[in-house]
Amino acid sequence: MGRAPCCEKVGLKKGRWTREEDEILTRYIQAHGEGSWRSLPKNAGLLRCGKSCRLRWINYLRADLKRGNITTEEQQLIVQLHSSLGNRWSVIAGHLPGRTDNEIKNYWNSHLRRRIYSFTKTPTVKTGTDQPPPTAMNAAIAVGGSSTSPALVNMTVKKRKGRTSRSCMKKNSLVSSSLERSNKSSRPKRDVDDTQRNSLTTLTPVPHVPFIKDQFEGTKTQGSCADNTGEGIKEGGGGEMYDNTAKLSSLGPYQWLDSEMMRLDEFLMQGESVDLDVQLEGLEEMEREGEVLGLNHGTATETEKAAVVTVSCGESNGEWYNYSSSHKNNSSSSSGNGWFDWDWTSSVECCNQWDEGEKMLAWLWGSCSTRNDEEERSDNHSSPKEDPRRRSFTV
DNA sequence: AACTTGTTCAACCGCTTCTTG
DNA sequence: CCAAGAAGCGGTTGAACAAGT
Repeated sequence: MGRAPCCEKVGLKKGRWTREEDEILTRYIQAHGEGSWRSLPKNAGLLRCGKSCRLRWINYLRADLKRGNITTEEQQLIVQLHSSLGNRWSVIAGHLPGRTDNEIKNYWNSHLRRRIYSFTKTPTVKTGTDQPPPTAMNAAIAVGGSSTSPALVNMTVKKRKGRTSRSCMKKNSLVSSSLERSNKSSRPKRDVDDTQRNSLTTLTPVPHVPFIKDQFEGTKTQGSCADNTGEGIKEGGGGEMYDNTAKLSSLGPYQWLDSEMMRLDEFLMQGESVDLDVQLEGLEEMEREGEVLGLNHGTATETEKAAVVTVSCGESNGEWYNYSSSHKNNSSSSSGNGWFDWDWTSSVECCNQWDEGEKMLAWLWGSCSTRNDEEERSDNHSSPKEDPRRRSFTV
């Protein structure tokens, strides 16, 4: 038997909220505070479902919501976080003050997903023989992230024929858009900013920051979590010590997430068994010491800490595995977690830098490895079934 | 001017997770 | 520990609208 509906649905209003409803809800919450959504409509005198009230408040009426377009910085952050976290919109929203999960989700679906997809699919992508094919990581570059690849700079994504994307249009303020909806005849036409329009179809040059992959060139030592104290690593795969303080210190907090993933990936590619419990302990210790995401970038928020622990070390629910496997599994989206929707087959077909698509796939499987020369790509030429990571992370 | 097509995003729905008794 | 209810989350929908024909 299914669950009872969250509230009595008979007679409840659905659809767009009116200005009057907004005012009633706002007044009520200002007087009584958030929460008790189930009883709120009745108490406030609204013919709405509690869930609807909650959504309206959280996504639209809250005073701390940021109005206006998503900035370039926010855009980059969204892509970067999405590459690490997948479709965890609420977690991603937690990193963007004033933005809601719904807003970010919509923005991703209507702006970024297609754009990044175009980036991976476009046959105009010309990379050198030593340039990696598109990955979730470097796809972030497509929206202005960092790259060592000059080939990516100024590369254009083909603009579809037809009308201008409405994404370029200025977003009305929350209240005014409500008013306009209730008074359509007075709705002003939204003008299009040419600069913004261009920015959607052209990859703009970005400051040179070493691609994250390069940060760990040559660091094949065993170990666990990064040590920011200069004392080295004392635990992990083989217990061997090394100090990567300088490298980590040069990274931003979100890059750090990726770099840690890569290093774990690297161990696994070498056939090392990584004990997730040990990794987790290491990170927790770092957290206690204020080192996690502290790295000259201020104090980590609770959300950030949670993201590090979840993404980097994983838990018994296989989150870590999902991350590393996202490069190869998500075209089928079997996990339902909504990882990047790459079409690997097409990507292989359109990529002309390697003779065999299989090699490319092998590279993708090991895309986080620090070994990037042709010889070592050949080492990764194993079929997916032979990927050593699977031995450690069978979910 | 009317119609068609493509895009956006607020809101809904159903499922999962959390909280409470 | 368990069950029920509340809250939260992510996928999906469809109205509204802009731009092309």
